[in-house]
Amino acid sequence: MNLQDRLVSTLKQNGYSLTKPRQALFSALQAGKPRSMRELTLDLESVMDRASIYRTIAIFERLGIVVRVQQGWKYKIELSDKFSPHHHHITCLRCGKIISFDEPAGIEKILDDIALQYEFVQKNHSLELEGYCSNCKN
Amino acid sequence: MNLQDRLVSTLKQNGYSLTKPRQALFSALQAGKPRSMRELTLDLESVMDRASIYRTIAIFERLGIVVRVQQGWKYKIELSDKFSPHHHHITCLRCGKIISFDEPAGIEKILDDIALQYEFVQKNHSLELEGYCSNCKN
DNA sequence: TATAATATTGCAAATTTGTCGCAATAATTG
DNA sequence: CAATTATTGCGACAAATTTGCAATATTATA
Repeated sequence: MNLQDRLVSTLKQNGYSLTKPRQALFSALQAGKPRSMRELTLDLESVMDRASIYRTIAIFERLGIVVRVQQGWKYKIELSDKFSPHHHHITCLRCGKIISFDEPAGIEKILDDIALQYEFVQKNHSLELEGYCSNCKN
Repeated sequence: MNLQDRLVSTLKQNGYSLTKPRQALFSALQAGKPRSMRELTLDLESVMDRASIYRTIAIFERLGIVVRVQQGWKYKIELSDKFSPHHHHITCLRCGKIISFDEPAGIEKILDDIALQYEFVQKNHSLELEGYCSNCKN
């Protein structure tokens, strides 16, 4: 099942329909990079209202379609693991460059153990690194 | 050196002094749990101005005294590793309960490898789990 | 496919969150 | 203690986010 279909079915299952604005927002996120609210509103202001962007993101987040990732002061929005390959970020504190990397080997077992220890049913996790990239490390 | 002294010396070294408001904010964070801006302003509004809370947090953050952690929708403020034991969180998606846990064994090596791979000088990292706690998992 | 019922959106207004300038107060220096 | 510098409160401002409601689009039903 492709992304589009998965989107539709996720919405449908929860009583929502895929409208043009929702489609537009989803598309805007498909580029893959985390986007700030400001970027999203600028990109989409000709297509949909600011308020609708917020409302749609709230829905998408509740349905697990998108997630917020905190990066320093601001947060950004990106597609969740269900709609893009699971990954994490390493962010440069100086220039802001963001690199995505795959789930490191060995992490899963560690997290499973933690969830078990605290009797949690683990749903998702985030791992964010910060530091200075090769250009900025001096 | 106790926390108090470490706070004073961190401030001093950077040309700041420990004032009553700064003390109050620091104390408010000592409870250990991450606090939202809203919680902090409510707690401290009789003691210090809203603007000063923001200014003080900006300073504390710049000096590495506090960090922001993203938890679901909002971010929260808590003391950094330098002023409280390094730890991570597992948060219940339903009731909001937050449990802190220590750095899991094996993580450090994994992160070092990643930083090395992308030629980053690693400064800090965050690991957040979400799921359903024992009370809410049903 | 037309109609009724429901969901979604845009728009404007309200609220909340975060920032700024500046005069008053507190802390530090000599 | 006086002078200098740092910090705060206050009010105004700006940006971000939320809300109510009427207009529009979508879905369900006949």
